[in-house]
Amino acid sequence: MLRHGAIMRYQNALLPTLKEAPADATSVSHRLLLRAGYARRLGAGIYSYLPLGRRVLTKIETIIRGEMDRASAQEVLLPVLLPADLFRETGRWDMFGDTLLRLKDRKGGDYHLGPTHEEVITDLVRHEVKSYRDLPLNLYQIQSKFRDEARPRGGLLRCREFVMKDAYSFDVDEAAARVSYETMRAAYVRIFDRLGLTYRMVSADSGAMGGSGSAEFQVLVQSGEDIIAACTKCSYAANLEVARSPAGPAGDASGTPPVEQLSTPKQRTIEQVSAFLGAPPERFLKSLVYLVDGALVMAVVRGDHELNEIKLARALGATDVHMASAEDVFKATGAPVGFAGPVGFSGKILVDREAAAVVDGITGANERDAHRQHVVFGRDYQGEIHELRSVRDGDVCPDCGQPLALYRGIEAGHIFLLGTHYSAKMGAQYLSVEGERKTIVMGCYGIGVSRLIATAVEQHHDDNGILWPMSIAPYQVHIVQLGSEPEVLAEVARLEAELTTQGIEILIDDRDDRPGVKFKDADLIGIPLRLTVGAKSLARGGVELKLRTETDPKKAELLSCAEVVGSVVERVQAALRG
RNA sequence: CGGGGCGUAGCGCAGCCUGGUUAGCGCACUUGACUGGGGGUCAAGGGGUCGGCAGUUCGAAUCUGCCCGCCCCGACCA
Repeated sequence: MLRHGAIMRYQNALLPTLKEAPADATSVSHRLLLRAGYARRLGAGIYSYLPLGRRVLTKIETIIRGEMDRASAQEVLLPVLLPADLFRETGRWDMFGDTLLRLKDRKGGDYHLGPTHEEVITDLVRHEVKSYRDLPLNLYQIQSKFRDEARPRGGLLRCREFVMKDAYSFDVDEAAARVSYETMRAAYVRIFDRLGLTYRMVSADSGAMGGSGSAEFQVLVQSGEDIIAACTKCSYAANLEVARSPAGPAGDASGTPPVEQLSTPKQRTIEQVSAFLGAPPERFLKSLVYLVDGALVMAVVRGDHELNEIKLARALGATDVHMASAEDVFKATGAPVGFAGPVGFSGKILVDREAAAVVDGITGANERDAHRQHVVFGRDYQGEIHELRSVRDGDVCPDCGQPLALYRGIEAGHIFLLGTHYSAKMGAQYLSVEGERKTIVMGCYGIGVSRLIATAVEQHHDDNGILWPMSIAPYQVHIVQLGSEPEVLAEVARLEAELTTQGIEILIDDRDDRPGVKFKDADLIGIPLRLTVGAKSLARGGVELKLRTETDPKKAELLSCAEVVGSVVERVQAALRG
């Protein structure tokens, strides 16, 4: 049984379009969502969803609910207003810092608005789950989250209040938890496929969430904040944070002459010294001084490579890693920035695998205006070898050896195997078959629902407006009614009745406005199919159908009144099947 | 949080430097006429605590101080 399709007549709608976007809106999605009347800003990172925006949000939520339910997850709704006790229990009351939106109640008690709900759900489960018979369990909710971001940006891309789907799995052991994780991974693939977005599932840094595994769902857009490396051949894809660089070939340094000092006045950068000496950047040992948890450390990568600070932090088991100041560099090396080198450096040295393989290196002499050549790892300097550099475009895939390509993306989903990080701290246990108390093993799974709206627009737009994928378009068909002749009104009424009976969702522009205005608004709003009904089209024998993806207005297709409903229904259904 | 910028009608802006009629322009809005297939034309209108407070001055959108808000770059981001 088909559900009756939703319908909105423009004359009754709150659908305020703008010719010009507010000057402070800079990202494409922000400008278009404001211009096309989907959202309005109330404060920094705080937005109202207008009717069209609410519909897109609902569409995305419906897809997510369908796939969550199919994966046997159950929907709950946890509170947003949270007493401080739970976050204190896991230490996150302090760890979250200023990002946590805190408030006090009338008695002076500490509260906060929920930024994520691991503690709350774990609290629920530790009270209600007693036995292995109660497991596995997967609970999810779709709800507003609050994070007092230092810098909200990009309109709906990064908000202080935003809609998130968060799911949490509870299992008897690691193996069972991995099954739950895989089930959710598959559900996420189905969700992102159905959303009509181009994305990659990438392995990522599990960061402070703890746990043993994590994958991000990155929607590929030029304006994305994240960089991911994806294989052009196989399925390998990873956030640049963790993308593995290839191991270089081992070199033979037996014929390398002894170290020799060179005068390089005022030549600081690799580029300058490389040009000055006529030596390629690959021969250089780029030596960077870092302050790691208060200690000075030197990191050495090849001159044509970039150091990856996350890899450096991981190699040292450190959390706080940043470049040393110019004064600290001088203190550590005895030379100004630009002349640091590992030879003779007294502090700890970490060397990238490929830098260690350089058989005839050039590096700073730890002396003003001087470099050294014929430097060899192991002979002239020592250090721990690690993988320290970032992957470059064109590097070979660590899995299959084919070239990697770099993309920009927006993180729209993230799944984690949490292990017992929260359940152990909070005492979420169950009684096993053997009657032993055991700690529940968890996973958590997020999707930025409101962020997805902006992400979809970032990926699907042209100069005239939005191009929604059918699955999340606020309506499927935009009927432009031109004129108010009786035969026009009659045809629009017929289309309205027959299309909605077939479950099609339609927006009817019944305003008494000029055609140009209506066409411009239709393009801006971005509904995938447009039907134009006017005296002219009827005189030519029917109704015009134009796809939003077709920018040439002349490419509209004339359909007879008899065939138009069938054709539209077929196209909508085909698009939804993907 | 560091750096930069902005705040004048719903939106986009001018005016400020060099203080002085009733604060102006375009779009949008209201009314009327003409018009009618890619943001029309003409006419007549309505809409402003010039972000706030304090100060200087005979007089402040304009000068000074403090505060608030917003945007961008960076740091941060479960």
